[in-house]
Amino acid sequence: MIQSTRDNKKRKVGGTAMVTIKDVAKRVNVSPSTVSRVIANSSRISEKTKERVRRAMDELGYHPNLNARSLSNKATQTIGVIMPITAQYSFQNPFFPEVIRGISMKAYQDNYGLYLSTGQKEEEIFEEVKQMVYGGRVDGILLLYSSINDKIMPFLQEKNFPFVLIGRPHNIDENDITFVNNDNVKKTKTLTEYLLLLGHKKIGFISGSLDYVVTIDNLEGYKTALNNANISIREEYIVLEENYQKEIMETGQDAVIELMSLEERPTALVVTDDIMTFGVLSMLGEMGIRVPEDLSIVSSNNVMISELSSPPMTTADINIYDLGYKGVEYLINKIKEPELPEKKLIVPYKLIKRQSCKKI
Amino acid sequence: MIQSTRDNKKRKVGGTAMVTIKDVAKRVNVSPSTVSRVIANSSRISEKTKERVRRAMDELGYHPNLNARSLSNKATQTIGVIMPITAQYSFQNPFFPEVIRGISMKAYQDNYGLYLSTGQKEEEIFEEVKQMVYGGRVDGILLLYSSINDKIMPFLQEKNFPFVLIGRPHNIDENDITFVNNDNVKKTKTLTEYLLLLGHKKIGFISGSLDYVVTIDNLEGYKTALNNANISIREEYIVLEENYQKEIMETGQDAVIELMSLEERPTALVVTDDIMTFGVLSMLGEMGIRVPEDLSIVSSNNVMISELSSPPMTTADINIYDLGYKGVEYLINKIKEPELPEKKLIVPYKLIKRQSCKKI
DNA sequence: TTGTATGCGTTATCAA
DNA sequence: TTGATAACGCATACAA
Repeated sequence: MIQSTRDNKKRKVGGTAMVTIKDVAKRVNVSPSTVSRVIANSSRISEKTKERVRRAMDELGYHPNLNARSLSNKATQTIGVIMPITAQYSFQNPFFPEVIRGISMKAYQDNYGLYLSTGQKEEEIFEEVKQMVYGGRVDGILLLYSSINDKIMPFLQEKNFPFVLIGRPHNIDENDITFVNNDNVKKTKTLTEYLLLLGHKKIGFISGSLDYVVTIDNLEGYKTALNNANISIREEYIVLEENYQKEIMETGQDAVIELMSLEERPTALVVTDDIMTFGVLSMLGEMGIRVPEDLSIVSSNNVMISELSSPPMTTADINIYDLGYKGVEYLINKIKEPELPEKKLIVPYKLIKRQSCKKI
Repeated sequence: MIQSTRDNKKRKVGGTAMVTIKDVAKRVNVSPSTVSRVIANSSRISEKTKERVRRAMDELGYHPNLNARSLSNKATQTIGVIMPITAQYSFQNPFFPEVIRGISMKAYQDNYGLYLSTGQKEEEIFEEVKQMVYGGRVDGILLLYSSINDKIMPFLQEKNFPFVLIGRPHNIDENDITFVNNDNVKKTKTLTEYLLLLGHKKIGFISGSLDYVVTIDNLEGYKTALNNANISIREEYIVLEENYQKEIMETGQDAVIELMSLEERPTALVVTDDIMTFGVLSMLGEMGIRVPEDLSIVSSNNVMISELSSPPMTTADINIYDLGYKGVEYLINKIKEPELPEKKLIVPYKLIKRQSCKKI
């Protein structure tokens, strides 16, 4: 009885008690602190004892308890990754797997673990962030999206907790936060200008919700290009999806219906996401509208399967992987040197010309 | 000097010291243990003091330190999610985002966090698993893949550490582990039989590496269907991609070249992954081979964009989301009741007929 | 170069 | 119903 009670004190895996720093210490007849120093590879421990301790650790199968270490260190060596509110849907967008690929890579290289947000609503996610911060679960936070009225960034800022945004801040001075982003304004401007150059004047714009900063930027790029070309902007040519529930490709499909019902149909489309473009293409196919013969399309992101659309789509490669990789690089820097000034990085994009556009 | 030293003892966020259980205790003039009991909502604390303590927690802004709790509890309320070796590539496959969607959902509902593996090689991932287990980082592990010669499962089994496999075990008695899977043999058998029914006799098979159990099962289903139909199996009709480095759609493309170079071309193809099928379709398009007129194709997974291929592909919906959701459900059960017998769940699939097949 | 003592923030045991 | 105390496993300031 007493026995089993005492047993519960010790952490076990598979019935055998975990070996701690003390066990190792006893075995070599040194103090626990010495063992601790050996683990930290302190320069103030003789090579000889280091050797002895290390052998004992091997023999006993010692592995550090990370919770204990975190408690003492006030550091966890893990990064919190915050997915968008619409993760349930947008996770289907290859954008996120791809950022996470970049994130994983850099995190692994620098020996950081990844802790993922799981909430589905804005409020839920905010609670998770608070838990990560107050609970000491992570050393820093990587935000994978930037939306209007976001409460997370102000919170993190006020708490002075290390974080990096993938995207552009909104309602916050750019100099006050570290972020990694594309120049989406310029990107979409270029894309639109490309269409203009091909002789198109009636150009539609299909995108997601204006709650996302990226949408705001894309729209601005589109408008700027038209303005510069002295083409007046027609509100009916701009279709923005507000419904979070809708799958992203559905958005594309519905937008096409809207645009193609117009009396004066556009001859070209700027679509801000490749998956949306897949939806656009499929709907267009159903309607018997040929791309690029009847309608030209430029897209964005250059997700892996983008080249496989029919016709293969012209799109902007935004280097999603780099966004993630650099995001954690900057975050780790911030974690290690909290006092360093905020930095920003604009990751370049590249126009990938394929076969969804035609001269008019 | 001494001051700043002392300062470092206390965990801080944003310059202000974290409030601990002790601070709350002092404020209400109770002992820390009482506060702890209030947090656990122990029935042996009077409602009155509970109320007082709770108010103090609110006023002071108390949040539990999760590392301390984990240390004391020997539990972390987090699940380790192990991605495949080929994560860098396969992460691009919408399969993984979709399982993770299911995983996130259930984890959130049951208040578990997610800790992601980041390693890129078999050995790296194995090390991560050991760290998660020995380091006490997670309470259980969810394996997202099942491969031949895998060392992780035997390890977890030996350590008697809670884990659930999404997929089917190999070299391990099915009764000895808990897993969630599709009946891939039957699935591919059905798919092949569908082709057979349409009159096809020359049926090719395109898939990934036989290192993965899922490939083994798919291949068996294919062979069984042919055998039952008394059609002899031609080795040259079976194209398996062994190269991990290759993108999955590229695999599809290359396989097409191989198959279409054959003197006697197949009239139908069984492809085991929708993204691969995208590759197949694109290459076929380049070659001027029409689907389904010249060649019929069945696929598998029914990933979100599958309906957007041209032609829309006939595929098997394997309920990826459920795989993830049920996976963590079973895992949490195992964590909570380690002594319960192992369970297995076969998630149903469903044939989604679209337009990539034709009677011959 | 090493040991002692203490603290990190909780939970749990035992006593009151 | 509550409090004192020890313990979880590790790291570090200070002493030796």
